[in-house]
Amino acid sequence: MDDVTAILDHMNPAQREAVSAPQGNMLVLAGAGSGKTRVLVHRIAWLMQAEGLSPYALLAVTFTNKAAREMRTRLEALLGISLRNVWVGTFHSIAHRLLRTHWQDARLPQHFQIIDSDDQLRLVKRLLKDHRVDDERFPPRQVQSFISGCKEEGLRPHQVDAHGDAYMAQMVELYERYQLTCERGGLVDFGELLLRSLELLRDNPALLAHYRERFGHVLVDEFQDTNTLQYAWLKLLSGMSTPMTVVGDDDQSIYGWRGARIENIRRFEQEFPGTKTVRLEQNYRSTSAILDAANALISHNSERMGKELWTAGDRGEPISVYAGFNDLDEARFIVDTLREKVDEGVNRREMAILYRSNAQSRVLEETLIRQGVPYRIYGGQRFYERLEIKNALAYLRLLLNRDDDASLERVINVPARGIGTRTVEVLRTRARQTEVSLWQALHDALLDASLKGRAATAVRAFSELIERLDNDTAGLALHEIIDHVITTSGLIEHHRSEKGEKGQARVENLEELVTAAKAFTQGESFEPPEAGEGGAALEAFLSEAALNAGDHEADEFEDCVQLMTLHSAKGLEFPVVFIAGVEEGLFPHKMSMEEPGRLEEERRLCYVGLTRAMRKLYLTHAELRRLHGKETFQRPSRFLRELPEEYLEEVRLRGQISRPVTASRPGPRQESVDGGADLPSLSLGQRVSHPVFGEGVILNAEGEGERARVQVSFEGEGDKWLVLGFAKLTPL
DNA sequence: ACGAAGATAGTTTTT
DNA sequence: CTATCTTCGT
Repeated sequence: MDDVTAILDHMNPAQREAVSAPQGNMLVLAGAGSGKTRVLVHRIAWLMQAEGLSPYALLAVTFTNKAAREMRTRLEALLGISLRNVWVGTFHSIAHRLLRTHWQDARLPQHFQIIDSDDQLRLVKRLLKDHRVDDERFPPRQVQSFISGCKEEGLRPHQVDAHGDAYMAQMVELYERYQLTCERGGLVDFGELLLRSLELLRDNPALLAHYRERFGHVLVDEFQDTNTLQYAWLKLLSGMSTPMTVVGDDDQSIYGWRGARIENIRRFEQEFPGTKTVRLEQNYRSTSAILDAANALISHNSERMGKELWTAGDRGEPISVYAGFNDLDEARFIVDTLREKVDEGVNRREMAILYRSNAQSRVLEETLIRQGVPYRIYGGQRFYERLEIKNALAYLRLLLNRDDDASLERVINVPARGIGTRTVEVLRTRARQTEVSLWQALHDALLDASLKGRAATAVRAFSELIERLDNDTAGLALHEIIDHVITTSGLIEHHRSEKGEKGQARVENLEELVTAAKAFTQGESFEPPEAGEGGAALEAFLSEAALNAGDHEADEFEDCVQLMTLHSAKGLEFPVVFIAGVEEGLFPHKMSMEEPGRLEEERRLCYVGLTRAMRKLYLTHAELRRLHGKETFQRPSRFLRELPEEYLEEVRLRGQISRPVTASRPGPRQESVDGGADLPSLSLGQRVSHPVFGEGVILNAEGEGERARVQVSFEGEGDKWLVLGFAKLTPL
């Protein structure tokens, strides 16, 4: 590319402004479908070609591996050069890289291992047992999230103030003990990667100076999702002097519950001097009906940074709203519509069904199966999170580090080799009392004969197995090591003998692990300091497995309808989108309805959902739904009422179209349900009296004349549908 | 040491 | 309802 201005070809004015701004802090408020990634990639290209930034002076940070991969690929394609070893990666992979390189300064063992949230939870559970902490009062998950939460806030145990509260004090103590366990085992969790690398830079001025010098420009994607720690990390690294380009959308901040701080993007302009803000508001994805509806919805939120999506394209079809009698009817409508679309020539992969919570997928799946529509669920368990894979990884980790208690416990009796809970308990007690690792305790116990008989034999056999695996695999290639380990440890055989298809699948997964290792050795992008022989490759592979647990996607080939939660839909787009279960209590979820802040996050989630649709959007809800085993009357979501009716059309059975959903709209523009001359005239939200059920409020209505039905919420009696022609309702 | 029966809880999940 | 965990029995 000779002429740098070619980078700006085919860009709209806002995009150009963002891409070609001179170096300096910049905030790009990138609306959904506004070409965000393109701007990011072209911005980098511009910095290099117009500003002379070296690829090695670049630091580009994302949240997901997928995003990092995409950015790297697109950048390579645009620049026509390889960007291996260039600092493009997730927060965690970059922190990891820093820690591997400077493990001594970070006060970490050279071969520290990364544990994922699952390992972390196991560790916490173990801790609670060991210290006889009541796990009713301190549920492992809560303890885990407390620990992660502290780390995300950048707090070490001694920095957490319990305010004399016994409960908090206990939590802090658990955090401290957890940290000790990790230190002893050379284990680093996700939060620790970031916190430790922050401390590494903070406490080593020379190192910090080196990196500040090195990075000429820092770019951050999805800035609205950064947590306190990540924000502090960026601030430290940039030193407020290295220019930063951050890209994000406050309206798409949906991970507050995971520690993301929407304030980070809101205050960026004030905290970083001379920040130039560019808004990308032109949308290239959706019809204007969809965009206008989404704009209207999100305008109900407060403290927005302000942004309105628009398109040069057509208004398109209205948004269809379907009210099912129950969840089955809702599913039936969706699947029928899906099939009609397929008949019209739409590919199944172009259609997605989104829902708030995973439990909702069940009814949808059943209906899809019954009607023979291929589908794929996006999400669920990932490759490196599978039990059999984690077992194999645990063996591998023991090869590198015998003191990894978590891994040792995981596989000491998998496959079963006669080491029961009794024996493990003895080892644990000993390890705790003498403050050594389980592996050490195990050998001590064998030496002083406190383990005897069958237990001793079994434990010795295990110890010898690990040593033998280590010896036998010395000098082998990575995939050979893994192959040898899963065979010799008996893992393959263990799963082969499992009954059902499950065992078969597990064996296949283990074999897949060997294949993955082979691929990893070939395509490795990050070279650790002393890469080359098997051990270093194994270490890199294990880290990779923890940091990049594998994709959710599978079979690109089969043409499947996509099912996923609204959260996992972020960043994706589909020509046809269904959002199911748009009901109060479900979406917004009842757990998030009380606090205004959380309700706004639900609304942003809805905004994300709406803006996934390119051409056609369906919103469905059910009046009656099975929830937790019992039938519940559901009211349409408030979000439906927040969409302007001019963009909506209510769909009745078999595609018949009736009036807009004004039926559920309280307020000044009430539609009345006129039952006819001799029937009472009623409106929604109105109080009525019934001879049997007493007093209630009208929630919903449908139909006309004699057959019109209204849903009334009676005090003490619950919600009921009543036919106006029969029920004796008196307006109050 | 494994399996069956009972108890329990039940949003969302980038790393 | 149903997935998951715990406890108890063999």
